[in-house]
Order: sequence, then structure tokens, then C-alpha cells
Amino acid sequence: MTNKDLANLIFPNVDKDINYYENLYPERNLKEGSVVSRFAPSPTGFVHMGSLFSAFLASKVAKDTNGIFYIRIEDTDQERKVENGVENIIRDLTNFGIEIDEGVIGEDREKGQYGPYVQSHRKEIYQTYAKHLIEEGLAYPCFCSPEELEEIRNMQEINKEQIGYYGSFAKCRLLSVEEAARRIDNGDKYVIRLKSPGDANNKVKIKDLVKKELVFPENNLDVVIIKSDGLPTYHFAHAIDDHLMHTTHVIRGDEWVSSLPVHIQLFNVLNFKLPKYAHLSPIMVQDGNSKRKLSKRKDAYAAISYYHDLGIPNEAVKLYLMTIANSNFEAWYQSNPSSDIDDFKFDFNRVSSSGSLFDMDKLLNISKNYMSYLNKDELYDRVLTWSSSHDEELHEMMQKYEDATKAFLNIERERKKPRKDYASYSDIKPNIWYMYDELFLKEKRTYETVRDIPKEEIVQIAKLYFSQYYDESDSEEEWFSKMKVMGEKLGYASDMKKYRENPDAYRGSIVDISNIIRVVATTKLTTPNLYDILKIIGTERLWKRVEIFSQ
RNA sequence: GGCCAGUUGGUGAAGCGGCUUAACACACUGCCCUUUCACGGCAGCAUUCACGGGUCCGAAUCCCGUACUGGUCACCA
Repeated sequence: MTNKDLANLIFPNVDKDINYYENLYPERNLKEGSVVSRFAPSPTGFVHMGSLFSAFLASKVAKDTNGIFYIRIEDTDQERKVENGVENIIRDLTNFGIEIDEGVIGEDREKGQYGPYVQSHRKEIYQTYAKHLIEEGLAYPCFCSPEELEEIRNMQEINKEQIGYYGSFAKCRLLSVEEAARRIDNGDKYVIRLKSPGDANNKVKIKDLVKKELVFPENNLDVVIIKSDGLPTYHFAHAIDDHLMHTTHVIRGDEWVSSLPVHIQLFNVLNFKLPKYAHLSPIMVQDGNSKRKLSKRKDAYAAISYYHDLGIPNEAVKLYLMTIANSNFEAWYQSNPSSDIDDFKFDFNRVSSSGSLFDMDKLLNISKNYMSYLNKDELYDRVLTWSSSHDEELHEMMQKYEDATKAFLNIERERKKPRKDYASYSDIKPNIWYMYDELFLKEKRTYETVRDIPKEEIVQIAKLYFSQYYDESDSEEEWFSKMKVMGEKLGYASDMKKYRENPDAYRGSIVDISNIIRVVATTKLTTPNLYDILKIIGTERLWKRVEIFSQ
């Protein structure tokens, strides 16, 4: 009996050979230097910041080089599969504005010539290559049970030997073809292992795009390549898929660096050209005194839907991720504030090889700046869209009072250095509600207090102001000087310097006057420019608000 | 425990042997401007680059060791 007979016994239904697939998936016809990258999640639910980070960079590099960014679903672990997993991942990515050139684009939907792009649909392909390796004597069936494996492991631990299935511990490696065939016929469970040609005394060198020069002992472990359910392990699927799909850059989390010797060996044994690797450090969070990886389970803000719900613009999150990814990005963006992130060339050499802490303050600041440069119409449209699914009440008000909303959003916006009030769409409502009568009248309002000025005095001043001084058609200068005039008459200093020099000579200052008007009109002490706000509300409604205040 | 990597202020970091009395940004603090807020301006915030040795005229930058942190050692990805 030969290896070939054994291979046929194990994979009787595999009727194609590896050349069939090599021809099926020819070299891509791309320009020199174009990157083919991929995002290859397991369908275990939503996308979190960490995976978004690598997906974003992978798509960015492909875009930068006119290459291809594709999605492959790694569902070879049938037990971890989650209902709607794929749909959720695609939704999160598209929500976020990542364009998918190829691969999986929905549950049971994909595009591109290198598919299928779901690993469980590629079983035959993996088995064809596994069969080939068995024929060549480079792989073999292993019948060891989990208990036996456990036992070997324990012994190795006690004897302080290298842990794993290798050398003399690899019992099944020595099985004769006949014996293996007999056990298969007998119905024994088995996996397929690589017959590792490696020697731990040798070194393998590899240049990682992020981690730079890496040196490891050669892999000498007979790793499992096909599990007992017939599906491949990650390592094997990675080698086959990224070869057949002609991935040029494997961009993934750095939890994979220690598997690199296995992957290198697999590519060698299979005669595949090794792709370039970029192992990204994880985004960390502070947890007490130590740092740990951002966690889907422990950190609510790890989910990208968190930002979506909060109404943080996608662009802001991208901007943040890019500042983490490339330390020179921030300076570039500051000197090119009007340009798009697409104009920036991502550079692997600038990626930090140690993990950075997730900084919400920084994200919020970036978002604030980003939102401040949106024009009123863009902002209005975005908030309208966001509120349609996240804040019905706001949505309704915005539609009903489109002009007033835009006018409000535009206060102190159209200038070189605009106001920065909002870091997210959800910041808008707490700042704008008083502009809408429905919301203003809805419940009992709590007015902020202007120093210790009694209510009666405030009412008096407001009435005086609106009846004798306020005129909608005044320019801002006229408006403000009238306010000063009234203040002077009532004993409120119009000049802050004078007031500060001699506060006892006055009842208060112009600050109090403007705050009185501000509070009556809005209940709040802090608002954008009062002049604009009064104008938008309009004299008639302002009078109503004076009445409401005095009740 | 083995293997691999990392360690510059509260945070992201620049720096790659002399130009560094360590850039820039965020956060924080104070002052100024000011009708509130915001914007803006100014100032402060690591005498020191985990620690210990070494090389060198000279080290955050090169070498060695130690410590600490992270990753990984599955029929999970």
C-alpha cells in the first residue's frame, strides 16, 4: 500500500487535483505594487474597535494602491457560529463606510472571481491540498485522542520539555500506511497532521511590516491541518486561501505572530509564495494598574455600534484610528484640514509596534473638530438621518423647523475657527431643545439663576428690554449697544473693566443683563451667541417666553 | 515554564549617536481677550527617556543583563 492509496482511502470523494485549483484562480491582473488585502473575521457577532482597526487599514492600503480589499468569512469552527453573524459584520463595515471590493457582501451573497469566500464552502479545496500532502508523504492521519494528547502534554510539562506533538511524541507519524488504513476502515476518529520538516535548532527569519525583523526557532510541531470534522484549521485555511486568492498583504492582529513559523512552513511545504505580513498591535485599555486588550465583553465602547448609536461621525472614528495607526497623520491633517483621509498615504513604517491605549478624550476632540468644519446643511442632513433611528422627537422637530434648525446650527459656524459644541449627533439635542416651542413648553422648565437677582427684577428687566430696546432688525452692534444703554440706566456697568475696578458702585454688569435675557429666552446660562438666538426665536415668541417665565 | 515582542509626562507620540535645557497633539492648570459659552492668545505641565552595567570625546538613541508589561504555546480563530 502506498501513500497514494491512503490518500484515496481518506478522501475518496476528492476527484480534482491541485492543478485544477491553481488554474481556476490565476494570478490577478493588477498593476505592480497594488495591494490585495483582506478582512477575515469569524462570524461570532459584531465588529469591535480592534477588528475594525485592521479592517480599516487593510482597506486603506488596498485603496491607496488601487488594489483589492476583500472579505472572507472564517467559519471553520462550527461551534462558535452565531446567528446573523455575517450580516452583522457586513452591516457594521458598511455602516462605517468601508467599501468592499470583493468577497462576502451579505448572508449568502458574494462577488468576485476567487470564491467561494466562506471557508465552510471551500471544504473540497482544502481537502484536495491535504490529499496532495498525504500523497507526497508530507501529512498523515493521527488517531490520538484528546486524552492521550493531554497526557503527553502533562508529561512534557513535568519533564520541562517542549510542549506539543513532535518528534518521538508524534506517535502516529510512525504508523505504517497499512496500520493507518486499518484504523480508518475500523472507523477510528482521526485528524490530518502536517509532517513537519522543521528543526527547532534552526532559525527562521521574517520581516514583518510592523514588527520588523523577527527571528524564531523553526516549527517542528506536527500541527493539525484538517480536523476530524473534515474542515481545516486556521493555519491551513490561511495558507490555502491567501495563496489561491492571491493576497499580497496579510494584515491581522499580533496574536498571530507566534504562529508565523507554522505558517511559513505551510507555505513552503505547499510551494506557495509567502505573502507580506503586517501584525498590528492591539488597542489597549487601562484596567486598574495594568493594561489589557480592548474587550468585546467588558468594554461597551469596544463595539462599533456604540459610536453609531452615540452619533459620532464615521469620519471622526476613521480620523482617530488613523492618528493611532500613523503618528505623522495628525500633523498632516492639521496642515491639510480640508483634505480627505483618502489623500493621506498610509505607511507601515509609521505603525507603532506596541499597543496604544484607547483614548476617548482624543476621539471626542477629533470628532468635535470634524463636526465644526461641516457646513450647516451637511450637519443638518447627518443629524436628521441619525435622529430618524435614534431620536424620534428630535427628528420630528428638525423636520418641522428646518430653517430655524439650520440657522441655529449655523451660529458662529462659518468662520475660520468655528464653534466646537458637538462631539456627536447626540450632543445636539441638549443644546437645541429650547429653540423648539414644543420641547420648551413640554414640561416644567428649570431656569438657571443669574447670580442672586430675584425673579421679579428679572421679569421687570426683561419686559423693559423687549418693550423698549429690542428690535429684531438691529445689527449686532446696535443690538449690543442698546443693551448697554439699558444696563447703564438700571445701574449695571457696561464696561467690564470699570465694573471690576469698583464693583460696589454698580448693581451688576452687562454680563448680568445679557444673562437675564438669555435665561428668560432659553432657561440656560450658556448658549451660543445670544444675538442670533433671539433673532431666530423672534419677538413674538420671546414675549411669550417672558410671560412663561413670570408665571 | 519555553518562545516572541514591547517599555520616552496623565494619554497618543516625535526622536534613529552631537542641532534636545526631549517636538507636536489631546487632557489638565493658570492668566488674557470676552455679553455666557465657544474661538483665539500666552504661560505651566518628563532636568529626563523602566533599571543596572558597558562602548564612545559624547547615548533616549548602540551593546549586554535585570525588571515589568503584552502575546502565544488547542481538532479556536
